[in-house]
Amino acid sequence: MILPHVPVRKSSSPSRPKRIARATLPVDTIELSRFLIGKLLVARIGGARSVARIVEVEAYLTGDPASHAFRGPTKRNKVMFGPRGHAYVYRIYGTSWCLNVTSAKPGVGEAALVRALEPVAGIEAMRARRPGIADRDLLRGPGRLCAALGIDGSLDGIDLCAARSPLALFDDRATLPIGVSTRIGLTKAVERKLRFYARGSKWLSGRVSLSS
DNA sequence: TCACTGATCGTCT
DNA sequence: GACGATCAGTGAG
Repeated sequence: MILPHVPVRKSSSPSRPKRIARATLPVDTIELSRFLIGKLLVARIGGARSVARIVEVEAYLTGDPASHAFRGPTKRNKVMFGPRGHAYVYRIYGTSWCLNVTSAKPGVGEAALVRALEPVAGIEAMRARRPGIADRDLLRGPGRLCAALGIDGSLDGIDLCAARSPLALFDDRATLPIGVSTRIGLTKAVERKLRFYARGSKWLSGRVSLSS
């Protein structure tokens, strides 16, 4: 089946997707959030391999009252204070899991929340995990994408840059036009424009008007 | 497409 | 005991 997707501009010398080395990840959380747009997330979970392109990310910074790290390290958020390039996975509202990519220097609690993905490969496994859900809704929303890829709390703290990691970041040198907006679902710091998304993508979460 | 609401449970105060 | 970086279902426009 052919899936609709955003026009992707490849570089003049396209290459095989390459694992992203930690050294190439921006330390700054806003820079990292922009960097992640267009990158590939490869999940090898439960015997299934799924690949999806990151199209929507939110930044959570130091001194940000909306961030889990605002009040300092706790048992739940300790991964946010570790080295960058790791997965911070937590449960929200008792029903959903959310995936973050940690950023900044060790000791600084910052991260980028992955809010939406575009399916690239292994969509059959995603459909199997979310029977009855329309393809467009499989990866639209932080809780939905975790459910479709099989991400749960057992992956909290794993290294997204390590070889043989069940969840890893890859770069196929695609570049997407990036839009900026306010974040979604918050009750604090709602005015800060820290949501970054692939302009024109059909796979974004939130209201359509937010991404126009 | 948007607004509203209930479900659900781990975390933190 | 209150709250929450969500989701699914429903109804209105």
